[in-house]
Amino acid sequence: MVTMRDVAQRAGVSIATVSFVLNDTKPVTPATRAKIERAMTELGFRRNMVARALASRRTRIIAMAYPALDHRFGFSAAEFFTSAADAARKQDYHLVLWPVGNDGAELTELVGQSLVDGVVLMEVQLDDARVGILQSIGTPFALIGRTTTPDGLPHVDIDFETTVENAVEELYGLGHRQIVLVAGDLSHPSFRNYGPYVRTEAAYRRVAAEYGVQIVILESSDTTRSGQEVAARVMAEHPGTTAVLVVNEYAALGVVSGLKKLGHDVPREISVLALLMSPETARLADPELTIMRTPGPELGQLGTEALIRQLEGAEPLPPQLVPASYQPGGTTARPRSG
Amino acid sequence: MVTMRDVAQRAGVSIATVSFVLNDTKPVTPATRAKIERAMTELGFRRNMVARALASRRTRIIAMAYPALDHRFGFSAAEFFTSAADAARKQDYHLVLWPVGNDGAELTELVGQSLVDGVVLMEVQLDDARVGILQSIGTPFALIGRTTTPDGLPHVDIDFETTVENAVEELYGLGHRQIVLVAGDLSHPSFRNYGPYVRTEAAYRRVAAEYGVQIVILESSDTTRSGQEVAARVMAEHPGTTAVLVVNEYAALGVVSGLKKLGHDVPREISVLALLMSPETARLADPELTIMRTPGPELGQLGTEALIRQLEGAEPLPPQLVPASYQPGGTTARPRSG
DNA sequence: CTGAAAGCGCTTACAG
DNA sequence: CTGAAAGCGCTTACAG
Repeated sequence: MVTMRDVAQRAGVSIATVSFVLNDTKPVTPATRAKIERAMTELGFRRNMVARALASRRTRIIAMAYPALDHRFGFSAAEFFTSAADAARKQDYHLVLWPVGNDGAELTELVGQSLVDGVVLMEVQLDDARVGILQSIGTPFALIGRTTTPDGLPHVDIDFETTVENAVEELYGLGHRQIVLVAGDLSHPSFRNYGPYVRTEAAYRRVAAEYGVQIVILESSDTTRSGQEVAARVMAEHPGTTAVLVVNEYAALGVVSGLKKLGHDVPREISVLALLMSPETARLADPELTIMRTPGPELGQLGTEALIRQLEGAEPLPPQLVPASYQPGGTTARPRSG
Repeated sequence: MVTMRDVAQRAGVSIATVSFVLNDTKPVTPATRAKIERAMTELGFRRNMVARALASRRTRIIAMAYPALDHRFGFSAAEFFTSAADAARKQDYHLVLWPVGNDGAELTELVGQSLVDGVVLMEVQLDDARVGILQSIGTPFALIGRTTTPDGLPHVDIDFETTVENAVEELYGLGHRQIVLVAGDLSHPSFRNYGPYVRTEAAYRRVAAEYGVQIVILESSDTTRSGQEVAARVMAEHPGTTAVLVVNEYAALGVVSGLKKLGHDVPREISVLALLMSPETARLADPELTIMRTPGPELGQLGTEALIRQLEGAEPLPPQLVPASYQPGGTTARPRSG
């Protein structure tokens, strides 16, 4: 292994000076710099990250803590993760993925190893034990999602309010007046505190009232089967329905296939709009789903940047709420009698 | 931060002895051990992984290099990754994900940082530049997938031969005699060298010949749309077909929906069997797909273990080929005129 | 602008 | 079985 000592020797300088040009941390004469840079390329020097970490007390590694909920790690999680990894790489950081429990025990253990400079918390619960733990340990962190009272905590999240508003506006604009919400399964104990479910439902209630649309909410877990079942219930219990908003991705696929199976024409007879979905998933439906596209890439990047800014002592990024963006597909249209 | 020095002082021993009990690397009197352990818990000591890494020249971090192909990072990749992360954690290693290019340039750069002890290579191409690079650098690695001549390289992969054999046997046993293969898009430049596509096609040719089944191969890229299109072609060009084997996951979903759309009854009129699929994806089809389940979790684990064994200097794991396992669903049945 | 030296928190021969 | 000491490859005051 070629070390800084080798480089320094070859360039005829001290290792301190090598370090200065490497990190651009002190002014160095162009001539000296050139000598050192030549020595580095000639020797094929690559700086040892571990030694740097130990000396500087900064590993330049950050962790993304992903709770192993009942939730699958699918397209959406992958989007968050890969965009976060990219953002980290661009700033010369590494990202490690920590699939840890929600109670924070494993997280404490891992953070204690002093391996990472900070943590990006995914799937933050409204009341999340991990937040208090990181605060008490003093580990820098950023949230993707937010607790009930996120003020003062660096966080980014989906702007559920705006997303639902825009979704309802879109459907209302098409002429729909009976717009049902297929919400997440808030009655399931694991999800009682799940922000996206809680917030989309609340937003729907508010926006529906505002538009004078009757509030009809059915729950569905995030499976195609459950979506199919709820589709049947929608048509049986609320026959006047002309449009359905669906929170869960795979439930939305099921709602579409379920409606078709029952002989309903999507979108001519009934429109389906997915509230939080990735384009990849949208393409699995036939017709391709009209969606509010989950801003996974944006949030992964913003969350990572928020954390890195803290680590670098830069101006903190203000909390950001990013709405899902409307992406037209084939499952929405004017209602027949609109 | 509580260091080994603090522990040693409190226990009245040297830091060497603390290290010995911590790593269980030399015999220590029960009494001494007890003193040290008490001191550690009293002080809340956690060993600093970075210092350990520098001193021991082993970081206990391994990387999973995932090439950013045209491929998406979906369920399957997630399965590989999370099972690998779990396997690593169980052996007290960390796993980092490196989304790197296929040419090996970024990989070289990252490996040069001495951050990881070894690399698990995902999506290995039949002729993969990364393999030669890692060999020349001398970084330990394990392959998930394999090159054309993987002998001597530690690797694990899907047993495509057995998978296709079992799939054909299953269909043949049901009475099918006209079994079409919807292969991957080998004609696409990116995938000419893609092992799973090449190997499944070769295996189908061999097995079909063996069973006296006419060899019919159509290509499809891994999208639902492409699957739908190919379904139409199958029925138009090979009307006697009673069963379809599909290599690509999302193409398989498209084949099912495409057939239904054309008015064909799945499985009564035609059976569909997905050759490499995750159960999550299977559930998205209606009826749920009959699949050969991709052994993602097994391979992620085995690949990681193969690497860790090398790192620990243990008996190397022999290369392992794991077949996809048959998982019944609703898309296969006896042919009508069987 | 450059260098000598201490130190980051561990591991590991070596000696006893 | 235990300890004193060197060393892993860097960074960073401190001095000049």
